[in-house]
Amino acid sequence: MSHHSDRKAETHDRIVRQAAREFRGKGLQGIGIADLMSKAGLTHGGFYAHFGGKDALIEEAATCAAEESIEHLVAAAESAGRRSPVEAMLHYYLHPAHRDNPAEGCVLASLAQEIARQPDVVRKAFTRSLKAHGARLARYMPGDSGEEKLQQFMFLISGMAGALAIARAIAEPTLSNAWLASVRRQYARAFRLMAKKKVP
Amino acid sequence: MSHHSDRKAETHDRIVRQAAREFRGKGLQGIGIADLMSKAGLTHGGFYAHFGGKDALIEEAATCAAEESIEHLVAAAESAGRRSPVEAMLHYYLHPAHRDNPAEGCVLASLAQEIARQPDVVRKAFTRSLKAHGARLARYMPGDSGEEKLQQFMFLISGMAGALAIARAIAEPTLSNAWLASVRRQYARAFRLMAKKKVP
DNA sequence: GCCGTCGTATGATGGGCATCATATGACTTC
DNA sequence: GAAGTCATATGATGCCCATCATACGACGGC
Repeated sequence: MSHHSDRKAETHDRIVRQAAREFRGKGLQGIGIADLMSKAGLTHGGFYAHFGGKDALIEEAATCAAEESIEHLVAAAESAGRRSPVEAMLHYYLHPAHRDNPAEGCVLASLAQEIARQPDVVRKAFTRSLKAHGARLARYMPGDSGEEKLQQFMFLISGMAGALAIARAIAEPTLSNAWLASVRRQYARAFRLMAKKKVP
Repeated sequence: MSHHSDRKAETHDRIVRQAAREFRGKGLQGIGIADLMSKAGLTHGGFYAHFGGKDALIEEAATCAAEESIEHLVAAAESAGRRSPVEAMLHYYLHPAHRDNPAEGCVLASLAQEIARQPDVVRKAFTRSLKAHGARLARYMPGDSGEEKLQQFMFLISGMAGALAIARAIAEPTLSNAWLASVRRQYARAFRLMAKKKVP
């Protein structure tokens, strides 16, 4: 019994992890159950032994993808060196390498718009992740109060996610790179000003 | 002959306009040719007399949607009153009314992520629109040089689009509203600081 | 070492979608 | 007012996908 459960749980996890990759790379509607299962080394039939349907998988995959996304940002902030944590996050996030690898990148930049059109279960799961991880990342913001830090986090993540999504849609590499660099530069400037001139 | 052409052109336009709405509301993959045509008061068969395929429609619809999006922003900036144009844009864009009406809202906030996964024709058309309209909106930014204004525009539109997409994905109305309000507040503050302290 | 249980595979079903060939019907032209 | 042309409609085809019923096969308990 114990071996059986372990095996199932491992497979379940492998499917979710793979789905978190594929969905970010190709969109929620861009990949089907059969392809997903085969990418996980299985066939399509066993899927419904693990999940009630595609929605249920999306729910789990979104949560998993959100966790991965946050880990990258935390890692960047923690290894900031002499840069500020915010600048380190900007450097990681608004980088061509991140733009060119959506499958392993931030879920907000690749799936937020599609998640907005999903059933409530999915959006609820997304909301939970966002709240949990937001609190964790707000700690690196320069604001005085917790409330201000949280607002600054929303401000920062919104712009980074938006800029990355737009940079991915732009067909000219030069302009796409310039977009990333410009937004990064303006955010760095804004946060420098905010840190200096504390709330009036 | 002339009447025929007029009729066809009008119908073509009606389809594109309707598509621009539906795509923003339901996603590029969220609505099919048949539904689209029936929403335009036609049946599915005649579609291929107007467009080479769905991609061709997406290309035209994206351009059309981008134009509509820009008009709203320009209108907001022009009727700013005693607010700054940037604050007026923030007020229009990061508003629950805009969040709750994606079909008539900004294309960046509803389709950028899906456009990023489209064939090159679509992304090229998107890029053209973005360049043209960006130049037009940059005029309202507070920067000293044209280059700085353009950077500030990228900074602003990225964050507004990202915030709106995230707010739409959040399942809790309270948090969603707070997200919009927070980002708006932080942008307003950032632009105030930027306008005061000109480039160092 | 046999049996039952549980995880996975095979195969089938039904629906939705893009696409296209052909029919219809109106408007223009002579 | 007849004939032809052009826009749209009807209907069909084939593909892909989510879902599910059933079959297989391995591993643990006895």
